[in-house]
Amino acid sequence: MSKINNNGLPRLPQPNYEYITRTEDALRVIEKIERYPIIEVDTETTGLDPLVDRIVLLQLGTIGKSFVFDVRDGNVNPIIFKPVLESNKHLKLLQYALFDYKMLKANFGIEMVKMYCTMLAEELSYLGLNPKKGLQYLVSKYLKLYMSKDMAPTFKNYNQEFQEYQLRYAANDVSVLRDIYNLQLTKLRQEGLLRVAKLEFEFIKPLAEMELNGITLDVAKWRVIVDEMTGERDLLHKKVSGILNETIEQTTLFGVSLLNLDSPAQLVKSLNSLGIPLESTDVKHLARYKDHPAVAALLDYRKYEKFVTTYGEPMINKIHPKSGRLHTDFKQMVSTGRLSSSNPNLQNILKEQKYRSCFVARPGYKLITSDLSQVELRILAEYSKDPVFLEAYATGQDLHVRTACDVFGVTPEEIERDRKLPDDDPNKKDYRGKIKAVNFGLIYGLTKVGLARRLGIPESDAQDFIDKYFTKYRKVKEYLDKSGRDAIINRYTTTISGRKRFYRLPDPSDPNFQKMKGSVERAGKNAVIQGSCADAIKQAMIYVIDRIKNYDAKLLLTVHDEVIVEVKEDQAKEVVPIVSKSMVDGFAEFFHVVKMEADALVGGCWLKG
DNA sequence: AGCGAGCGCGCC
DNA sequence: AAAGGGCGCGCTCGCT
Repeated sequence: MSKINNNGLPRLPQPNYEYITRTEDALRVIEKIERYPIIEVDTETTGLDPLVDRIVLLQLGTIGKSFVFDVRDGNVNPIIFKPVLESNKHLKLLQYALFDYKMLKANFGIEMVKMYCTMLAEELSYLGLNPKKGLQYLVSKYLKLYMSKDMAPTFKNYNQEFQEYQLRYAANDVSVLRDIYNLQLTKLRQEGLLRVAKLEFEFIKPLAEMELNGITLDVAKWRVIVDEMTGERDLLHKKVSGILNETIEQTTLFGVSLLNLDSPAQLVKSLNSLGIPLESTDVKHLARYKDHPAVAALLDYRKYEKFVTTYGEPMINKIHPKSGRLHTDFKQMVSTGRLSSSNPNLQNILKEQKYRSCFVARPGYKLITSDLSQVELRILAEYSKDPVFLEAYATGQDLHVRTACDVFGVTPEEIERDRKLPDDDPNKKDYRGKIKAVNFGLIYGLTKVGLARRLGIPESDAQDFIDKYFTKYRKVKEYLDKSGRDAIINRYTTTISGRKRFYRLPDPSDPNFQKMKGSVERAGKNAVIQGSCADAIKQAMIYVIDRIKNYDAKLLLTVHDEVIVEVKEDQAKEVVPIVSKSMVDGFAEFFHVVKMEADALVGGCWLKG
């Protein structure tokens, strides 16, 4: 009898499975499984932390049957799965392969290869649209079956005797993967996503390595900064509240401030009554009144407060008790294809050397920091084929200097002379700053408003500047215009690897249509460049992992155009060129005209490029 | 008490 | 008239 649930879908049928607890039985099963080119894989664990939690069940599936192996101590010896899982002969299907990869690596030292992840495939097929990607959803979508989560069993207790409902649940997790795979594959092929899918599946390993490896925070050093900043923060808090409370009696009660400096709403009120006509308290607005002592102190306070609350102690609290290191969680792809990092976010660490110096190599090791040089502008050069851009990179010129010379009609020497003038010098033209704002803005979908705001000039001047720029670099303009147009026409953009990002746009009759259209055009221009950069660095990291495997070296971290590798001190010299070469090769895998350059710095800590 | 939108801000 | 791309996190504040 097939029960019907609320979704109107029949329940998943009972799985055909076998429960195996002895190594010799498992060996016989593996012999059979090995003949299949495609194997479904899953694990059940006591928790989600690969450094702490343990695998209790390993499930392998073939067509029509699931095998549930009890891999706890005293049952099946997990090492017997190493040859199959590390073999290139079989494709392994998994849902959220990253998790199982990390568990298998941390628990048993198994490094799975040739994986297909149903979750990543689903994300790739609908990138930008925030698709649902849980197994329950995929089963309902592709198998038209309802996978109940009501009775989701727990495997938290390592020493329990497993009940049938637990084993069935475990068996189901692999039994559904084949049909999902087949249907997803059709979609991936239709959308031209096979190449980027291969890239992402190969990238699972580097990503897992980074999350498992973690990075050392020099706590003593960090804490000195935190304490210093906290003290400073408190002083500034007093100072600001002092000024603001003096003028606003109502906010003071028995000398205790009732004004919350962290509340933008309260701040606006308070500052307004001081005669400062602000509607917003962000830095941009506040900066206009920085001559006022309260505003100056408030801006100062914000800096310290940001550090203390966002970085400070929270960073120390996230050090893993077992490894003593910080292990970030990466999302493998967000809308453009970039990674994101959380818990802690290690991709927004303050870039000043003082802070980065607290991220250190373990004793006896060094950190190699390598980044792709001006990767986004190089990508723009190759896509647009603008002769000046191409020539600048072919001959090793600084593109900022070259474009500044063209647009302002001055010599490189003049630009350099101007750059050295102090900011408040009335003769300073700030050629380099201005041109950088434009070059940088190109990547984000430059507008006159954005440029005017950034440079603090009237919008008409900004427009003139942009016009002048695009007269010089017609091909850049043509490329960017087309890129934006394509986003609107197709409702998607495509990166160099074939990665698509999809966009929703309302009906043209929608009152917000024009606004949304502009936003999609800008996002589209950026997504091709940003996403292609992600493609290149992911390929680079795949090379890094592969090429350093015979060294005492580990990939630790990436920040969009930068990678960090930890290497045994006496091997650093050898590994440095391997890392920078991998960066260059990752880019060259996709871009065949413009050359990449990658520097690599070595030190006891994270060095800024 | 907990959730989540909005603000503000760190990074590339 | 309004308008730069992509993230995550800590805070407030209103809602439930």
